[in-house]
Amino acid sequence: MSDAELPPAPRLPTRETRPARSTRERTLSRDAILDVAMGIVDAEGLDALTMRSVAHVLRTGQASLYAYVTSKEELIELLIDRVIGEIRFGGEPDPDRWQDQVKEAARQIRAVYARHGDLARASFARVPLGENALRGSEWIIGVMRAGGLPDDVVALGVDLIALYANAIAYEESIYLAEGATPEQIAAYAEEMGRYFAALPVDRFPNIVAMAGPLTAGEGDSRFEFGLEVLVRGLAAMAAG
Amino acid sequence: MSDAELPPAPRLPTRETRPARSTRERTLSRDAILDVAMGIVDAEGLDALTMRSVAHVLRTGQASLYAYVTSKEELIELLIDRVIGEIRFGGEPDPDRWQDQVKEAARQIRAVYARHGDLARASFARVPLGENALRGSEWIIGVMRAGGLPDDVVALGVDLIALYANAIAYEESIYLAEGATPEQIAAYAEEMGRYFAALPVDRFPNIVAMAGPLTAGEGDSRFEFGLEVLVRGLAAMAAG
DNA sequence: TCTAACAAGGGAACACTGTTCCTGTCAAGT
DNA sequence: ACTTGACAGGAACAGTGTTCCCTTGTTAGA
Repeated sequence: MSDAELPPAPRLPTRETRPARSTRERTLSRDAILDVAMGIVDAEGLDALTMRSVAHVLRTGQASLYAYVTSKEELIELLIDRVIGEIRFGGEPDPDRWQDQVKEAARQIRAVYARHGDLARASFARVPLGENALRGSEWIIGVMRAGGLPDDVVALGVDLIALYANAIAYEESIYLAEGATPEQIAAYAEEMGRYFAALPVDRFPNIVAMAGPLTAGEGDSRFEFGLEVLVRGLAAMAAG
Repeated sequence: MSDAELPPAPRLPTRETRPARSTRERTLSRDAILDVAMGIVDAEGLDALTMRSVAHVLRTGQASLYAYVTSKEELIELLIDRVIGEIRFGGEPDPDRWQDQVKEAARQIRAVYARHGDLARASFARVPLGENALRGSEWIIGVMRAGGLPDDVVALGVDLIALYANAIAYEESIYLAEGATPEQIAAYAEEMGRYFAALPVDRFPNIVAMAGPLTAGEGDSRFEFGLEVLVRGLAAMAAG
């Protein structure tokens, strides 16, 4: 679409709807829809989230959902902010521990997405501007500033950390959410290792030599490594 | 899908198909399909890439495409490897310049995706194991090893750099590929700045204070900042 | 009390997707 | 000259998000 405009203004949604028809018992609401949608994503993944599947669980037709949610796009955005809202950011910013606190925030982002299927892959495409996302940014920025990082480093740094946590969550969600057990993932890594080792040595000498290390680290250590790199890099940037 | 297995073995595809029917002029082939598909992605974006749209340009039916490509999934993978193949990696690894060389590789990845609509968003979900991707990995690993980084740092580092370049390319492709002009993006950033500045100061003191820096940097400087952070962080990891 | 207005609910249809079935067709091999 | 077999592609299938528009329960007004 070439006439697509960038989103006009970030709204904090407040639309309220009263139940009208129902002889009680049947109360459709935005929250009910979100609950069901979240359940579907958790249990079956993002691909299973269709307007039909949501409507079916609520024993209604798809059309009814559009009274509470303007599009599937909006529904997903609401889900994302809800998930971000689950994050519990630590206490007061501590100038001596900004590195640990930043890491902890990133860990929380990763963890919270890990609990919700492959929702992370949807979050990646959207700039999270919901209430909860703002709260999170506010906290991380506070931590970095308290740590004495210059404002321009903080501005780009918070963006970078968020990008990293999201990207990792996205990548990991691809395998995890669609039925791949940890065993399968380990087996896949092993197979990759053998594949690398078996490549033609003359063309891929380094990959062959590194077949081991390349397929060694599992998820956690990989994530922590990147975190450490980022934090050390940010510290170096602050130093000049 | 819970019975979905991880991809079995990474194949370097070599299926060859000879033209049979044609009275010349009408020669369907895998390459012709890829050319057309690439053209569609470049011009109209990934969403416009449909088996129907490809078939239409080739003046044929969708079904015919499946003789050369087993699925749309495979078609996209082939496109991605083709794009990665456009990257020209620099010359010999230079021990004194590994940081610059790694940066340059990342820049190339970003640049090449920027030339091809929002294809980056598809690449993100897949582990690129095509011939060309391997060549790229081989080169970057060589550079890092020549630079004296320990093997475990190299292994995770190359992964991290690739993740970063891909993630940035993905993010940027979202806006760029769907008709948003640089002016619109700048306008959007400005609007964001005003939005941040107008937030309630008591709840978001840091965001309000940082409204300027947060929405300041445009694409290039943002990308370069992250690159610098990563490279410095990797250097620090190597130091211990 | 009866009625009119309203708004939520939802069935059905629309336009689209990726994929497969199955028949027609043409070029080469015998 | 005739069979063979791979390519081509129309049509159909099972999905998707979204919209149209009629039904129906509730409420306000006469």
